[in-house]
Amino acid sequence: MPNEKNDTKSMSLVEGSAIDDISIDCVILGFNNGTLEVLLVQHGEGDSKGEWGLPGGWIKKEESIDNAANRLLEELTGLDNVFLEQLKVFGDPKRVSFRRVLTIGYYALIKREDDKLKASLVLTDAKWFKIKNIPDLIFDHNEIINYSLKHLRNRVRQAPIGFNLLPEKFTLLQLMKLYEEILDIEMDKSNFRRKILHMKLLKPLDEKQQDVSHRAAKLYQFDQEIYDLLTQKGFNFEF
Amino acid sequence: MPNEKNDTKSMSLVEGSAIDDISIDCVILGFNNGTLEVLLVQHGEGDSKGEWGLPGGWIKKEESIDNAANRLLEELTGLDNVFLEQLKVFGDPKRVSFRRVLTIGYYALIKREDDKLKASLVLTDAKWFKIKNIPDLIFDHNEIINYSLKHLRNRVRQAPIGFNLLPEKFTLLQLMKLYEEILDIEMDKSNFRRKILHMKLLKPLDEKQQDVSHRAAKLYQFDQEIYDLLTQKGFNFEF
DNA sequence: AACCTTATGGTTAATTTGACTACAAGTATA
DNA sequence: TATACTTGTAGTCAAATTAACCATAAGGTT
Repeated sequence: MPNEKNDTKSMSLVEGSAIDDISIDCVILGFNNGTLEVLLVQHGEGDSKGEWGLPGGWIKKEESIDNAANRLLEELTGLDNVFLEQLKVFGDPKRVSFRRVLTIGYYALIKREDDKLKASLVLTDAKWFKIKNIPDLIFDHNEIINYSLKHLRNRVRQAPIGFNLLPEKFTLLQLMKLYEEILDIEMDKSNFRRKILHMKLLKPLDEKQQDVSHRAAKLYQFDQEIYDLLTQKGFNFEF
Repeated sequence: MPNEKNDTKSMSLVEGSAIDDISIDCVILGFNNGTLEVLLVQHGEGDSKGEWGLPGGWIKKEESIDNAANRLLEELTGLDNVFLEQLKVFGDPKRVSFRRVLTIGYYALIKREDDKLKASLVLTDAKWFKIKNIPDLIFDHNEIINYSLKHLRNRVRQAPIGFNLLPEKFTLLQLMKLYEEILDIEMDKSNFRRKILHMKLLKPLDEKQQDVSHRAAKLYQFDQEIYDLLTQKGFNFEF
């Protein structure tokens, strides 16, 4: 809140911030078949009818913006308890024509194989697009996606959030492939394995992969409790 | 921008996002005498008159939010071309009473010894507060400051932005003390020196400290051009 | 001259990294 | 059944990096 000393006392919307409206847009990311994908929806009204864009919506009177983002995400995907973080506000005056609309960007990391998700998506016209093959979107939505990817690449090195894109139980190679895809680099199987196991962050399970046409790999699980314990002791996730 | 298919067609402010107003608040950080400080101002009107808070203001119709933040910063400090980045939006419904006001948080890193700054500040009632000694502020401004510090601690490890808090010419020990203060850790002089010099990021000058009561240290300068060249070649700043 | 304080340059062992090699455990195919 | 093929898992080794030191230099102060 500004120091109003030098300003008009109690500002109405029009005189004050000169913003017509503020929305929320969410970059929903999933990992499928070794590629990162984003969930887009078709715009329903106005000039841009039929064009693709990020799913989004409006903030209600009594809810926090984080709650609003969570609600919108659940309305579309049927999922709750999802990894969801705010990116920032996008506020170019020309991002929407005729009106001054800001949007708060969020990004979510979700598990593609969730049944609730699948059930929810058949009801809508939402569609997954490969990250490397995204069409021209409405407004500044391409910019928002690009920003979210840049942000993700930083974040994934500093905090164990990649797991949110994988099934509950995963192999080390799946995890590595995820990192390779997000960071757009190649890694060494053996060295990756050594590094991640050395962190003692993953819970090894007594299970193996099923139905693969080669030697089945051991399954691991990310355990938030283990992570919290480690960080309390001063452990710092870094990749 | 939301997909409006399931929503009211053209939303007015009240029916749409239900947000009364949106402001900008800026965490201005400086480094003085080995301690990190933040610049606060006294609130002028209303219930919270006399209480301290972050400097802030409103966005104008035709300017981008980054421009708005820069303008507000210059109005207060007289400085332009300052390191200034958006943090995120703070949007708790109860952060301001009676009205629903969001605020976009920014943080700036500035050089305390700048003459323009000094001249500007004598005209206002702004005051520097040590980071470890900040009073209760209006609204959620303590939260915004805490967030900015957490953010800074991450950012300063990944990008060479610390220099923005130091004079143009500085010694390696000054730089180390800055890192120690920001990250709240102790470092080894010798190892720090080796690491930072090894990056070949700093331009060694033919000058030394003046007026110190001990052996004068060599002065260095951060050179954006060198940095850009290095990053082009794939160099990645990490601390 | 003796004594501070900080600057600067090294040493060394421990740890981490990157590039590889080798072999194990399965499936698929001949 | 034998062989090839694919992926999993373990280990080696040299190079690079880090952490913890030590030593000396270069000024000022007493």
